[in-house]
Amino acid sequence: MPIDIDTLNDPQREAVQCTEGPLLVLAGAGSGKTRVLTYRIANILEQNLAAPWEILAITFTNKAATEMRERLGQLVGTRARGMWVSTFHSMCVRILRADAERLGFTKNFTIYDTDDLKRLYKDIMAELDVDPKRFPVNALMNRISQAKNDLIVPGNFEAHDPVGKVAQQVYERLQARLRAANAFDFDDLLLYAYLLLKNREDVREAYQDRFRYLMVDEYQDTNRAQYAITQLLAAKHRNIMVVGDDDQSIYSWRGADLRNILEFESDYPEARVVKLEQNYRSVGNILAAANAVIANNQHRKEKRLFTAMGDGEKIAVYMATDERDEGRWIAGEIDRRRSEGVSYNNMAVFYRTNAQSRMLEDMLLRAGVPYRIVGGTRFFDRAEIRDVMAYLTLVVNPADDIAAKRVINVPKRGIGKTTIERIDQYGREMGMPFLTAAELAIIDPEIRASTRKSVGEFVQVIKDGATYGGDLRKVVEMIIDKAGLIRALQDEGTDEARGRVENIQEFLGVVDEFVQTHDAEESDFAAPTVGEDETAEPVRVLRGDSLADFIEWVRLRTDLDTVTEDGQAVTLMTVHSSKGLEFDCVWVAGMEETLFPHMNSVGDAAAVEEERRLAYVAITRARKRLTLTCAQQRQIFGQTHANPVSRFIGEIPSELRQTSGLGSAGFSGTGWEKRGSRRGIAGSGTEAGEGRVFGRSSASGAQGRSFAEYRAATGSGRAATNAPAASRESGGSGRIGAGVNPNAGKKAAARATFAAGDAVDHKTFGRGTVVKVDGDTLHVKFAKTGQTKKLLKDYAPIVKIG
DNA sequence: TCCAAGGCTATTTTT
DNA sequence: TAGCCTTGGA
Repeated sequence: MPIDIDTLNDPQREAVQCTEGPLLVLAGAGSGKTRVLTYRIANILEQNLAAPWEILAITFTNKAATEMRERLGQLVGTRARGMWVSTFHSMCVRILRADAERLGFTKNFTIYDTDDLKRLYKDIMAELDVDPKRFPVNALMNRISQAKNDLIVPGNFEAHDPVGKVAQQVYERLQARLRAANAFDFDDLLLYAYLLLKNREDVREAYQDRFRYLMVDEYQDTNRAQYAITQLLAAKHRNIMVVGDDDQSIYSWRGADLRNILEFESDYPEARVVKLEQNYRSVGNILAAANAVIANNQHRKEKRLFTAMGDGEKIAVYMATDERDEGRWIAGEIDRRRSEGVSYNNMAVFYRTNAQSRMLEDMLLRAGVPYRIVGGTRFFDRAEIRDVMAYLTLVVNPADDIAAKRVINVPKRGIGKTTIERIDQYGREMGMPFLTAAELAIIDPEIRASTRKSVGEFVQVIKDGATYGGDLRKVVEMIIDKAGLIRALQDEGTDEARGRVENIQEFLGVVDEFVQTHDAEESDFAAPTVGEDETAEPVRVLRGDSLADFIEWVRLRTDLDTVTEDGQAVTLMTVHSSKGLEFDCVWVAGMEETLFPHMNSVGDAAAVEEERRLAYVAITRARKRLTLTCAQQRQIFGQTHANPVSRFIGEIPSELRQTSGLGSAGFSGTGWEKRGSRRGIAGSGTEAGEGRVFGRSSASGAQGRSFAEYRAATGSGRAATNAPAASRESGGSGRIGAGVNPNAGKKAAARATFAAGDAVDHKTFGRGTVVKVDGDTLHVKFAKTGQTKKLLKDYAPIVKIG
């Protein structure tokens, strides 16, 4: 089917037809960028400019890759076969699998996810006698991850601060341990792929020759390593097209460097630049709100989205009394939209932090609204699934010590800490994998005979596993059976254990899914790839009959990829996960200072800009109706906080907003939720929520009074509808919630002015010293932890002492 | 070796 | 709040 270029607008067409040379496409939200990408590839194929396997398209998520593959399939049919459409990470795995030996790894290497990695870190820290109190694992992990993303190898890692110095040691040891375990962490995949391409000329040239056309989606999210890899791959043909939107860059904390996109034109002076500014997704008001908010950022490429659609409804702002009210109200609104004919699948609730999902979930459950949650604890992160994965991984890669130590006593075999430590130490001394050391421990007279027997059984499970062949599902079932995982759970007989068994069974379903979506013979269709000569081996594709491939597939999967369309349900997810998606109706909960923008970002201009981009992403997900909610009071980690309305609400022109809640007409607060049944089951949409009353009763009692105070505090008679604007008037950091803070007494103390050097006492963190005052933000160094924290002067539970 | 209880502490985002 | 780790007892 020939592609119909006439259905594109001018800039879209320009991008599709510009096939030669570097091309930067600045694609605003909802401007049809995936369409442009797929059409462009189709166009290249149609004009016979390249064979499918000479095209490389890189995305960030598997979901995006799958989607692109599907859309390409629709456009060009089987010609999409053999094309590399993958994420950075899976592309790197492919590259590494082909030449792992040259880096001192074997083809069967495993990929450590964050959890595995953390275990390894803790191991190493214990070994090096690093105090986890003074040097938190997370801090070290972040530091080293950053170094990897910046392509800094241990030998080049320099640091002079205390954490950095420790990180230096840990980094060195970490890489040695990973190598010994024949494992890469996520960052290593990029780092080593880069090193391979950089240092091995033949490898580099092979890929450079091969990929005539290179396309990178979400270019604003590339980090240094990804950038460097792209540069290397594109160096020869220079047919590189990058698509991105600097306004949607939300991953700087993961090393994404906005400069990559901002400086594309200086990297490639001959680059063509195309801006896609027509939005096909959202109605006018939503777009206007998005434009208004993002305009507050200093560091961005100027662009302005426009739409041919009508204005649509105003942005709704609901001010809840607390997070319970917020969730309940959203549930009611969802109900209302549903009765107006919007399907649950077209509705989504976003939040800044995962912790917020609990209350929302609870309220939806009670209201009988079916929902699905994206993120949070992934299916694959469940303990029992990780156990199964560890067994499977060990079968493929017996050198994986973390996996071995994880399951040597799962299910319980009576192998305790002492034995494990002994084996571990022996293995370390002899420079052999843990599993090998375990095998030798069978004859160690210092270990109890019964324990030795157990160790022997464990080793045998792995050894046997390696001999199984044939149907992948059978193989997996056999290994689980030999390991005795299900049996042990069944013996427990508890509900929880039954749930775990079900999860393992579901996992078998995942195996089936993999087998079905990955043809065992697919490689026959694949195109030639790099190699020493022209008669190269076929492209390595995941084979449905390979355990190793299955493991790799699982490791690089995220929850996002598991979002299924079956069944009707409202989607709950973090704003981060929402990128790339769109819904008719969107609710963004928790629009308060310290939550969104997040506390840790306030006081750092660049970080606030990123939060604002995050807000921009959230806003632009909505097609027809956008609702922002905030709570006057909220429990965060067991403590009640009263935070001002988010500055981002204030940045939306008031004429685009329609505020309700907190005493304005339509506010409801019956407390029904306390009586509601909790029996409703996610996805069932039945039961629960009898006697709900939404939008009926008037505000009363404490809530009503709160609002009066609220008005008084803002000093505005128009507070009900215009209140958020006040946050702007009061200098951005907003002070709206101030008057209603239940800790008013404490507030008075907090109102004191602070100067550097002041001693303070914090409710949670204890004594500390103000090191810096930055507007409303205090930088306080706490004696107990030695850490410096950023606190909002007027809201943090601190008092000046001394 | 295992388990339960209690204390402690850190609270963002995730390919 | 919850998840982690330590501790103590069986």
